[in-house]
Amino acid sequence: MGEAQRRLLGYRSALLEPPMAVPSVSTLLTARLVEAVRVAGLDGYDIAVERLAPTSKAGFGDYQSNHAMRLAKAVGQPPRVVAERIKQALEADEAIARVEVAGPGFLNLHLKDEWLCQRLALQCEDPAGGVEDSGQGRTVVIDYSSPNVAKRMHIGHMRSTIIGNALHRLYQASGWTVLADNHIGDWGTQFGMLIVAWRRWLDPVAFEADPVGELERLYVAFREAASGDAGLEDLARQETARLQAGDPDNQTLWKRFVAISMAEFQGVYDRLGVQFDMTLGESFYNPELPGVVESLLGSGLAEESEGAVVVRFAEDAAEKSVRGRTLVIRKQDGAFLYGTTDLATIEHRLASWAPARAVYVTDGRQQLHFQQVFAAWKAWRQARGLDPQAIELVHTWFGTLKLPEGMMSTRKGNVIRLVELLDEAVRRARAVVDEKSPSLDEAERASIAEAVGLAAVRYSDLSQNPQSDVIFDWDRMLAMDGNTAPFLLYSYARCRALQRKGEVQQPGVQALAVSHPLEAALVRQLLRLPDVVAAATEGHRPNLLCDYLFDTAQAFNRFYYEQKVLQAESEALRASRLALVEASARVMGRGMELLGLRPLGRM
RNA sequence: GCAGCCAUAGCUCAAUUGGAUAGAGCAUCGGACUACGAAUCCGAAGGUUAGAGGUUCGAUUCCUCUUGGCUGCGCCA
Repeated sequence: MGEAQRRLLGYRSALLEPPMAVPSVSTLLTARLVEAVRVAGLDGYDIAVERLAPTSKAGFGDYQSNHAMRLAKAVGQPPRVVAERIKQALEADEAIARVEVAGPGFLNLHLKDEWLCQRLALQCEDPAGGVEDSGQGRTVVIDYSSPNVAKRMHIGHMRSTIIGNALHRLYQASGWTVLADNHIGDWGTQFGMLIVAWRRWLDPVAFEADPVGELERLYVAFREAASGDAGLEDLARQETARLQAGDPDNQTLWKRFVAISMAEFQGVYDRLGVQFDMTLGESFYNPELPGVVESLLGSGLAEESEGAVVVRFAEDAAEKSVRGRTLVIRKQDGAFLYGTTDLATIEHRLASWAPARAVYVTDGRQQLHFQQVFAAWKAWRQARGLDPQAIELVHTWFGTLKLPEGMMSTRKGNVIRLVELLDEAVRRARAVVDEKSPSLDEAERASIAEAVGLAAVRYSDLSQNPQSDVIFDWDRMLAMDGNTAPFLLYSYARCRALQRKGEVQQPGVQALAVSHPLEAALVRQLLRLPDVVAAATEGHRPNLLCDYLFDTAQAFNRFYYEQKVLQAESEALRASRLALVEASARVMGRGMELLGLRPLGRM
């Protein structure tokens, strides 16, 4: 079966099966294109039917197809002739006002306003907001945030937390069963150091005031002391070994460190609206690690080398970046590494939940590591006679966040704490709220500032391509003008303000109609939400949704500026424009929620 | 040395993954409020998409090379 037919069947079944209550405009039009190609007698060629997309320019109609140009060579006819044949078969459609063949063979579809308004009403009344549930029946594990115990979260943890959480929300919206796992760093040699430092240098008063801050200070103090005293390192190793052997005193201390740290993390998560389904840190997998190494040794994939156990990748390995490299899974001293843990983690996830996919949201510097782990795991599965494709492993990495002076380092102490960043954001938002909305009472202004400030931080991170590096800059991170979260929030609040002022009891979208080009543009823009969410989810790119929401807010503001809503020229116009306001609010509100921004009725 | 990522307006970034005349924000300049919220809107100016080849109807996007930058590469995570 060719790709075209596969896709064709996919679209057809998608239209017939009940779970997808409201197909998007592009889904409907693509299905109609497939049908038109068939009617025109042009099917049967093994050419993928590309999804119809909005045109790049308003003058080219509403949606365009480039299919004729792809088909031309296979058919052996000029693209414009092919386009004409498809056009004939397409024009009878109830949704389509007219079709134009343009340029080398573009099919430009002009759609009927009435039909689009009907689609928008259906989209808005759909509980899912018209977002197609393409993940229905599938489970995805999303591994994100993953801070280290005994350290306060700094801005280096921000991207994984914010991007990971946006992906979490996007996957849920697309119908996936999502299991969010916070794979915290709660195990390893640093605990021996901390235990030594705790017993020697703990400042109980400082600990009382800021527990995790004191743990951090102890860690730094240890590093400093150890640089002039090799004996300390040995001591730390002994304590780590004791901890791992189950020594009760060390276990108690370790558990305390973990609990204290989790409480601190939770404060940040609560503010950011981040929730995990589970927090299975490195320590959780500890009992499995000897078995992992034994199994890899037994299957011949791992070997001993210089006292350690390593997996070597062949020079002709399928994954180019892994060729000739080695992954150490047990150190000379018998300790395991995080690669070992990652292998055990995949096994555990597969055995427990059988997810179709696992997504790791980390810094791009870990690319090689994950490629090695994934390759090793697949080889290991194969060696055991198991399906190496049982789970789709995806490392969705993001660019490094750097300070202008260079890399951040806990050891050097040049970190900006996440809490500081959030507080500063709220402070700056508060100044703007006080200036713009002095009439609101103190409590409401505080609440608005919290939402606006946090939204600004979040949006500044989400609104660019995740994979580009970021140089940290206060003013940029906390900007409140232009393409920022406050602009989106403001646009949404305007909708709600109109409804308050108009005393609209139950805002609805049934009266939707178009009476002006700006309204036509807004309706079309609002209808794109489902496709954008799908693209942002599959591409792991929340910035696509940010771009879309910014465009949507601009389209709304243009409409708002130009058209009277409450004082419309007639009752019918007032009703249709109020419906358009409600539709805008629903689309913008839903989009913001998918990014983790809390829409405000007033600001 | 090997591998990965990147180079687009003065600055920060987009470009529906190969589509039509490369778009936004900020900054600059010029306009629009006795107000359905100006945290807004309209306009101007700003480009050889690092460079050179190639693939094809069509390239910012794919391939090769060059230049320049970031990152990673056996016992940290």
